[in-house]
Amino acid sequence: MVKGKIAIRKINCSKSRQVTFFKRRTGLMKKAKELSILCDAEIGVIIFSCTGKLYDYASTSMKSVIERYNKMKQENQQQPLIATEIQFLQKEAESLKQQLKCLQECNRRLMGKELSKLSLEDLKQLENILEMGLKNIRSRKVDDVEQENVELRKKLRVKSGDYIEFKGEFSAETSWSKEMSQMSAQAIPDKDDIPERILLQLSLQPKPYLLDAQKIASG
Amino acid sequence: MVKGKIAIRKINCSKSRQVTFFKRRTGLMKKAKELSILCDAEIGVIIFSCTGKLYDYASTSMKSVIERYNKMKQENQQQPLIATEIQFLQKEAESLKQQLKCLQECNRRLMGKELSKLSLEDLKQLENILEMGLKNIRSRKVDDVEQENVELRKKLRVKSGDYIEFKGEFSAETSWSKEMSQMSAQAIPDKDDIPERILLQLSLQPKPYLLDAQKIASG
DNA sequence: AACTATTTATAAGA
DNA sequence: TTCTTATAAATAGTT
Repeated sequence: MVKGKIAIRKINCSKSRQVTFFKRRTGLMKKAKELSILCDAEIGVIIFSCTGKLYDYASTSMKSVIERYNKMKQENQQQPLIATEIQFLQKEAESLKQQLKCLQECNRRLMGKELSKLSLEDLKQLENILEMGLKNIRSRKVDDVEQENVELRKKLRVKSGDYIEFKGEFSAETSWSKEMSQMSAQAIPDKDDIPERILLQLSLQPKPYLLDAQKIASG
Repeated sequence: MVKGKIAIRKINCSKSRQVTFFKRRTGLMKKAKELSILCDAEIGVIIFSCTGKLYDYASTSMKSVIERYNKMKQENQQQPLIATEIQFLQKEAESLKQQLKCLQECNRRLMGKELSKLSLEDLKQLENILEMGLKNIRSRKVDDVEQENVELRKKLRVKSGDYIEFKGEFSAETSWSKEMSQMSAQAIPDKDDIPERILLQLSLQPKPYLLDAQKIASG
């Protein structure tokens, strides 16, 4: 064979394979770079030598190139997609954020805010929902008070038919209602530095309420 | 400049950029293939043209190349606890799900459901919130009706002082309130086949309401 | 898409 | 790896 030309097949001599690898790898990277500049293309080149060493070039960043590649491949496959774990999770997060946004909107409307886009019919529906809800809540409140009365009567050893009147004021401060408003108003966060605290406060420890039953019982 | 030599900078002429892109892309792919064969290397090349079209070559498969690349990059980062993209996204999704759960809980409570964990004080707060909300909604309803009256008076060429009485029933069917209930009740989904539809219906096109103003005007 | 004058890449040797 | 040199290969500008 004439000097300067070789057949394209694996070079057996390890030494010259190594030399050729260096020369051609360098050349390939150079060509890639030139092409990206000349033609304004986004290019990524990944090379693993036969010994496993990694060499790479990316005109932008490899992350960007690979993400763009995966995205495009996904689009071309109209099918259910061989989504990578990352793509799947990204879509999931996107979806969850949208759902959050919806729920926040619902929530604000349930609290009588952000009504401007609602038609009169919608307002009427909303009013009905709230009225029904209020009914439930009031009924629960009455149940609670009655149950409390039962407990108190027990403590006071009062016969069950007797009537006791309440005059106390309930404490107006609950962290729950405040948090709820914030929850509905806040922007959907990109980072995950929020929820546990709020979840805790929303999940509501049972608090002592009304009067202190012990005190009543003891005096 | 002598024929055959160009400066490595973006080719302005779109036509020659396109031609050069074709030639050099072909050349680059050929070089990549030759290198992989000669030196037994695993190679992947990804090229996006400036028009966004994808061209790629992989000596094995792009999936294999990218996976090997990611694996190696991960190993090289000695910091084992720097969250990978996947871990980050998993945490994000987890967080968003928790937030969704919270909001759903809020939502159900605002609709007078799932009250069992609430104390009497909480119930009172909730009642206040709903009453305030109802006030807003009713006030908006009145505004809407008054605005409608103004519009209708214009159509009828009635003097602005005159009074017109409404007797029509509003349609009781709105998809919005139904969807809202479903939204709050449904389990948090793992897949992403839900939100766009619901978002759309929650985002509410303004609907014609009350009576048809045209009809009134024309007869 | 094909041609051709040149530049560029690179195989072999050092 | 790096340099040198002969040669092959790539390609810019043109047809």
